Amino acid sequence: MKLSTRGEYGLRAMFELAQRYGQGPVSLKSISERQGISAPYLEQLIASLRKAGLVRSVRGAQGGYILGREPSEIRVGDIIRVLEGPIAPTECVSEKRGETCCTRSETCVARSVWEKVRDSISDVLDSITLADMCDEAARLQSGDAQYVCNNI
Amino acid sequence: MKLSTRGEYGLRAMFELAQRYGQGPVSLKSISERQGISAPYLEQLIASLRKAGLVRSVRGAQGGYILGREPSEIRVGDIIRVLEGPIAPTECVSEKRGETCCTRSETCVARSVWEKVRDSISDVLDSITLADMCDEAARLQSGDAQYVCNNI
DNA sequence: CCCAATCCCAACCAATTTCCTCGGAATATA
DNA sequence: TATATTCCGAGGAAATTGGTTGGGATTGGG
Repeated sequence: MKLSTRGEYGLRAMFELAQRYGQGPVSLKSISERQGISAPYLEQLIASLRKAGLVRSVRGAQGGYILGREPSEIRVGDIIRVLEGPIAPTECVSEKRGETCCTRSETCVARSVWEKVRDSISDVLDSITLADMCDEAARLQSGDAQYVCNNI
Repeated sequence: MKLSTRGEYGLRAMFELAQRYGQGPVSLKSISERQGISAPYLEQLIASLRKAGLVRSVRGAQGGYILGREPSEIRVGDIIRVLEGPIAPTECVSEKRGETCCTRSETCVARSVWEKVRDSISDVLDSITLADMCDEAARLQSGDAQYVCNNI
């Protein structure tokens, strides 16, 4: 029931880009240093995100990466789906599928459990954008610890 | 973001035991045949469930397995935690921990995302018992397809 | 009382996935 | 041109997954 480091690192990297959005390209090196992630490994993750359009790249000296669209238009779920594949606790309820994988399919009660789990995960991930995360970070940094986040 | 087959098979096996609850011990062989799961592999899973008290065993001929308590007293979350470990999308928000794993800990915004995911998964899994699953199976088998489950 | 059915246990193993590393080519800036 | 950077593909060690194998312990039935 765990994410791999792909999703974990990927979200942190995207959050980093969101926080510096509008300040020009951010180099891989600076992301990897600030987030403590191996640069060559992170490079692979960002390559996936770039192919999916969530990130744009600027090559050459002073180059780097920029979010593909506004932080408010990038949901955590978008990032996770790119890096971890379709959200699904089991194969038989994968978000992406045409094949009904298991023969029990329609009458399988376990399956309906996994559907509920899948939907609850999707709901959470799709309700949070990078902009939301930046807002929360700003609040935390301003020392406003009592503030309870209720925008979700 | 996937469960291993341990959780998947384990829930199906426990559901099988729930459906035959009160009819004496159910042999490993019959569970594995009805659910299409390798018997020796399933044996390992049931061993874990037995050590956790979710299942009782009866040795010898005509022996088998019986639920450790009433189906209504066994939540899906109980089963998944035994077979898959504590529910957590990432290590840093594991249900079981005293060690704060990552140094960013308190101010990490990504972490609060994972906490929300963890809680939503737990809520779903802990709101469904084996008895609920049996009820739903009964409805499905009675052909009452229009019925919409709203007990969760 | 023996035998077959059944659970119990520990070790082993192949395939896959994870989490990287390495080396170099392409591209842009100063 | 020298340097900073992204882009790309290959390789690889370690862990995990999803089992298998073989044998021992326990019990009901003939």
